[in-house]
Amino acid sequence: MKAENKHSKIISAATKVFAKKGFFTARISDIAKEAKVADGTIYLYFNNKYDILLSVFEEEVGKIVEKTDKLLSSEEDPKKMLEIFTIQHLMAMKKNKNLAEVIQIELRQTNKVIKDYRNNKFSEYTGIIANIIKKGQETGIYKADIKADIAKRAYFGALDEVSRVWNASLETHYTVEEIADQLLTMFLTGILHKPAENTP
Amino acid sequence: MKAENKHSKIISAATKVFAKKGFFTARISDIAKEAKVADGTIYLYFNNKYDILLSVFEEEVGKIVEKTDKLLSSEEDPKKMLEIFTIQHLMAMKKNKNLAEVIQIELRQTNKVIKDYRNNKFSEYTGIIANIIKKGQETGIYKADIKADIAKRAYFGALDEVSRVWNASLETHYTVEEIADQLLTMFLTGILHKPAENTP
Amino acid sequence: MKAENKHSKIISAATKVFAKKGFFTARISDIAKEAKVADGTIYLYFNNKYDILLSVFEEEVGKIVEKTDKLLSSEEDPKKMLEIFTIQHLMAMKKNKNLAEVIQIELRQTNKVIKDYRNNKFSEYTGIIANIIKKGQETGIYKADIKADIAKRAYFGALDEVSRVWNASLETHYTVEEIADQLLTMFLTGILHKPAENTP
Amino acid sequence: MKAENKHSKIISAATKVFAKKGFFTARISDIAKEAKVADGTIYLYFNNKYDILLSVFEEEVGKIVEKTDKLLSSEEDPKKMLEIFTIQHLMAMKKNKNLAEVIQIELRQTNKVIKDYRNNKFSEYTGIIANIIKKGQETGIYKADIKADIAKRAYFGALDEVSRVWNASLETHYTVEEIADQLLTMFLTGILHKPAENTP
DNA sequence: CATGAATGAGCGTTCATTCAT
DNA sequence: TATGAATGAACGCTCATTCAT
Repeated sequence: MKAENKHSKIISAATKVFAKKGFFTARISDIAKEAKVADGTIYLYFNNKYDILLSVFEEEVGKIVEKTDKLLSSEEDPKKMLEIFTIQHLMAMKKNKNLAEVIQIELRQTNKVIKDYRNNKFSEYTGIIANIIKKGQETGIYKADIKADIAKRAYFGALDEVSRVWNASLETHYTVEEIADQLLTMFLTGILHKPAENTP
Repeated sequence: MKAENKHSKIISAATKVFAKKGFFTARISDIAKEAKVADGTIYLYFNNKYDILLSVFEEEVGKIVEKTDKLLSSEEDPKKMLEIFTIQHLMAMKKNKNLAEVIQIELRQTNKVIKDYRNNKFSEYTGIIANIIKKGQETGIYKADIKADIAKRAYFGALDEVSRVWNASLETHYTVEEIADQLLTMFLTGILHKPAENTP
Repeated sequence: MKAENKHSKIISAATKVFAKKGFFTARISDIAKEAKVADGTIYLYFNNKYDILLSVFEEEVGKIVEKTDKLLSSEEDPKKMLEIFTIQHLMAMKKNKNLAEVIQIELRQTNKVIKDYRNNKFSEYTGIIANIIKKGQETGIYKADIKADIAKRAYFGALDEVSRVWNASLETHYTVEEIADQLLTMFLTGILHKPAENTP
Repeated sequence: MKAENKHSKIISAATKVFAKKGFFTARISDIAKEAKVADGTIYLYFNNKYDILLSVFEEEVGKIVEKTDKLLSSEEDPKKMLEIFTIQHLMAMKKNKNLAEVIQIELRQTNKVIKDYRNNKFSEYTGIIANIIKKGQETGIYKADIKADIAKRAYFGALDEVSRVWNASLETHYTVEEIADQLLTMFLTGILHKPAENTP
């Protein structure tokens, strides 16, 4: 994780600072201090404060997208794929808690500044969920009447909110595997005890 | 929606402004202008900017909690209860899109300031989900191995993220009923086509 | 000291508040609360905040001037007159410590607003000292080469600065009589042990 | 008087502005404009507005204390020492009229904020007078029954009040030497024509 | 006369950004 | 490239003053 060049040093410093203080409360000087560069140096690599946030977001989410894509490339079973996605997401968020925070911030708070999110890494990321679902519907193992675009949001929202606890004051006592198991159980088979009997 | 007294006039103005611009970008003068009062008047009713946000959050979520509790009081079936909760939530968010935004902001961004969220309206609200699940587990219709505290977060996250679309640039073309149906299907019976056969 | 009418109730409240917090730090609402009237009521009796200060100053100093004049009217000996003035001043300041403060404030801080002090109560007051000195010079008991206008300032300054201690954090342990004795000794005979030998 | 670095440029600008308008009426932007720096620059050198006042006070009084100490170090005669102190004080106040004002303000108005004045430059300064008096009492030329702590206040008060005239609207027509002579005459030998005969 | 809710001008302070070195 | 001192626009908040009741 040790950054060799200034750009990535600033990115990881910003990730840390944004996560800790939030985008608006974070000061450029905080990031500079964390990255051990001068305030002015930051402006040699980024246009402005918001550009840093966007870069953090795109680059870090980009890495996750890349890694997730790679992990999924060798898997064909949509059920297994969702499992891989889930575990990979939770582990990434647990490993880089700061990033989990930045995603929260970027997604909710600052999308008021940049409105168009169609062509970004985040869309790519949730798109992976949608693709898994569609694939499952094509192979017939997922219900055909599930709307992939709603389901991708619902599942990402569930994952994201569950991840939020790691950064809250009270630490969760569940392991990644336990949480993944719970989420997959709910999402795949539902919480009903005998689901088959409920939709006669 | 027309507020008769200054306090509620400011609350609804703030809800609107916070939703539109976000907490940090919103200026007190924006809220004052929206509420058609002088800047100083706001400080006759609230201690500071953050107090306004907190009040918006607590009061509005409080109303929803109250309404939800009332709606659920006459229902005993945990499945129906979840349905009521879902529809009520989505309708509330659709009706007051600004509030949906403020919840997002408050929950993700500003909880860095106020850490302790155990005794607030939001906890009450997600607690309702947990209670529904526990009740269902007691009556045997919900799976006993589902952890209510994970499930409440997961389901709230799903609802919340799905609601977010109403305020994003691209409008959703689904009705409340369609979305509720999708979410309930997923959460109750899962997305697997024949879920019972998948856990032999 | 109990004020029967609003005007004097406000005056004494203002004296108290100005003394405690200083003119600029004092709020109109502080004075109103102390006087047990509404904020707006103050403006029925005074034009503005500064007018209150000026009124406090003029009225209270006026009272002292009046009292001092009366006390001095039955005395012809310039030495005794200075003694009377000294004791009277110290007693007034000790009795109404708030007023001592207000004089300090008014004299040093706010004379930047109202420049002309020739026709005010304070001039009258220090004028009394000048008159005592002149009278003493006419009767030959005070040195003829003392400039009355310098001496009046010097003596008032000495009195005033010595009075300041009553309001400072550390309380003085001297009585009015002790201090008066010290000041009169210094001012009348000097601090030199054998003063006569020093001006041969 | 031209300051080479920002810190001292701001100090002298602040001294000027505080003297002219008073601490509370002075705006940071006034000081900045006077010092020909941006408003924000001031906060690179001082914590807040009050810190500027305190710095002005401590630094400038510190200089005077230092200079006075030096001047007195080569003198043994308590009478000459008081003369040196007096002339030095009056000249310093005449030279830097602004400082005289700031001392007035700091001493009377703002000591409501900082209560403890025991360990500051001002105490050091009046302490010099006390020491001169004590020395004179030891050598027997000053009256033994004079209380040094009262006398130091009285004499400082006299000096200070006399200095105030230079900044008032009406200019004094006395020279430093004349005023010093008057004060020393009064304080050393008293105003009584034949003081020895008055205390038989 | 009395009230106190409402007003809005004013200011201390912060901090993203710039630029001379 | 890198620095960090300097900038100045921006804003939350205060409080003297007003005025409808």
